[in-house]
Amino acid sequence: MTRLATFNVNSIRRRVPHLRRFLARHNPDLVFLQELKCRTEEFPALELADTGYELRAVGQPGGRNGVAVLGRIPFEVTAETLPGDEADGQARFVAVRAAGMDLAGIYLPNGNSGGEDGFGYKLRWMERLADWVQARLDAFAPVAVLGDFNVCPTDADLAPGALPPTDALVRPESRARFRMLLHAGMTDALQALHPQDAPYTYWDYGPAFESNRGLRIDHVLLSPELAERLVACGVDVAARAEEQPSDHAPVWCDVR
DNA sequence: ATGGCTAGAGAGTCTAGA
Repeated sequence: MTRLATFNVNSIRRRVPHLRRFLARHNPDLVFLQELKCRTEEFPALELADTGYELRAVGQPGGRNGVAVLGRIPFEVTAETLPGDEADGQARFVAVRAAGMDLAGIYLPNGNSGGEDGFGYKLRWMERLADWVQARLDAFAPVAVLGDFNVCPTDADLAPGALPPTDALVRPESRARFRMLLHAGMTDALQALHPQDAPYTYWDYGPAFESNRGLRIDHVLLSPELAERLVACGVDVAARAEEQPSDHAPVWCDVR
């Protein structure tokens, strides 16, 4: 059994205790982090050294974006950029090979800033992600994509009225590109195991959590072989109820 | 439909998040 997880920490330097508690509660074999909001060399590796996890951080100057992977099983980093993103300097992608799987941790562009250019960047990023996935599906590789997709796949994936229909997280163009991944053969693990009761993974700061006005935007997508091996998937909603939490909750899944 | 939070940068309020 392998447990995979994803957690948008909204600043790793503010969330070390939360991450440590998540690791202790759920003991994932591999966890991808998003929104480090620090440079690579600022990642608080020493504060996590005693957890026994190996880590690779991909940070970015300016306190934006940033992704990382932590593993208590061996992993090999195969990419730190999504093909096509090499020049833009945004730390949004890390890929590893572990336990015979090709795994990507992603922080997909939000798409609400920068006008139509910003939204176009999001859509093109999603198309490049689909290319990355398709290449591995064509090779029949077991592949999983975990992370903050910044997309509510359907209207069931957000509290009614939580976002206007013009928001980049719910716009039809964003949803169409998410469906491209599903049509290629990927399975939304949480939706597959919890078709009627998939929890949200994000709640805005303020009163949103107590009233459960949330969004489901953090996802685990599995290739067909991995989907057949999927046995459990969940959201660690308790993490969102802690003191000074991230606005996201971790998502985890188990594959045989 | 946000910014009523939160975080970062950096020194006054911006930008960005979703």
